[in-house]
Amino acid sequence: MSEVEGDVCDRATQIVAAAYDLLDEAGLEGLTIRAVLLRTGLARRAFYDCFAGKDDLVLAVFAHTLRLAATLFAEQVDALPDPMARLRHIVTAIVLGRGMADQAPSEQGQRRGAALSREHLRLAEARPAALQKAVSPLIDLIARQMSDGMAAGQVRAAAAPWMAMLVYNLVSTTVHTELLAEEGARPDLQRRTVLAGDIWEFCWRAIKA
Amino acid sequence: MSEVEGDVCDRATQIVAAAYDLLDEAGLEGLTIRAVLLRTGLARRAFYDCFAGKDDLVLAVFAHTLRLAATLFAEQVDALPDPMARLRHIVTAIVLGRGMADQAPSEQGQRRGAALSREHLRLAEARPAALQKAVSPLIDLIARQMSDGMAAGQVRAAAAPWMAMLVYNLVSTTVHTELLAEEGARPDLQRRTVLAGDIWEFCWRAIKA
DNA sequence: CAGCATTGAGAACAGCGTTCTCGAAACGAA
DNA sequence: TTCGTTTCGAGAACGCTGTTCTCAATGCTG
Repeated sequence: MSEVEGDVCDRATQIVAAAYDLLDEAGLEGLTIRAVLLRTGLARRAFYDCFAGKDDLVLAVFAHTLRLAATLFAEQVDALPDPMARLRHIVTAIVLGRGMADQAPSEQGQRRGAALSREHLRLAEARPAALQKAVSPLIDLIARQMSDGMAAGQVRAAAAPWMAMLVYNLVSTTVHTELLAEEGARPDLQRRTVLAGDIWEFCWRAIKA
Repeated sequence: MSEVEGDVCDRATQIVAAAYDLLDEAGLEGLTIRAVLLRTGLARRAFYDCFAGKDDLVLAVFAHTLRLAATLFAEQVDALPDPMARLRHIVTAIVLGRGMADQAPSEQGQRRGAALSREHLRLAEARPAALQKAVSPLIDLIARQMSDGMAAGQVRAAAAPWMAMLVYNLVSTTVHTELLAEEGARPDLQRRTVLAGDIWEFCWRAIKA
């Protein structure tokens, strides 16, 4: 253990970071074990010492991304007055690609988000428990606002986690279907803004008291 | 051309049928070119004469399934009195797995539906136009009910195709996420029924006038 | 019948995720 | 120090995928 940097085994972190970048640069097709190893300089074996397989890696990226987004959103909505405004902010932010580590709604973040959305259903089938755990930070945040909204009489009484999942699924899949369907490469902020507005109106009507 | 059955080139149909069955039996993982060829007895080359690649095949299955479902739903809703009841019927039927060629909400149909949902985002990225065309029968049917509903004052004024897509995306992804997350193998009709009810309530509130 | 386009059977290729082998390096004990 | 053991990096290998290519058999046309 004479490495100049690195603790016990932050190779997992290192690998996740590489996967993160690869996803940004080339989407799901660009995320291969070999590419990750090439980028990190690690050996094949090191990877399988840290992760049980590719699914584990994708799950880790999933968890990392959503934990980050949830943390960011949680801070941002603190300033907002009521639960409904907070929900609105979260939904809008997801559509606009906020919540990514790097400031703007980058094309990269969009690619990663799309890739993760694409993996969502597969992982739901292959590793339901792990996926649920990975997504929970954001879902829980949304559910919490739902509950608060119910207490405040803004949101209709219903199962908060259930509605949170509905909203998250709707937003996640719709935004990526819509944005990727347009061959226009770069963000197009205006289009995204009306998209965010429309999606939010749909959700708002669905959940309001 | 001395085949006992078969017209000019219904091999495409034959291949799609085989793919259809494979999807039912083993999900996306079971759908491989080799398996299709084995099942149909066709040669490798015959496949690539009919389809440009695997994407084309999946797209064809997509189109076939949704065209069938749309036709079925269109007949079923004819008897219903108002647009909102028709929309309700369609949404509920999708969740319950009606609209499959074979009567009941079979586990097979669920597998195929899940597989197609999983491919949705990938095809949206890789072949947006073709996917749009494949999904259009069902989306259009929903959109038509939306328009009728607007004319009748039951549905809020908005872009009907847009809301139809939102509803379809929500229903499609949610039902499969939910159903596949539960490791319980067979249908569980009761659970599906409350699922259908909840999803419909969400959609109904989102679109009602 | 001769020539030619079509097509079936399957080998071959490139890529993937995953596993295995093997030799070098690192470490602890005598 | 020296030996034995353990760890681990480098990469070959395996089985699978989608796709392309080769080649000979087949059937149609002149």
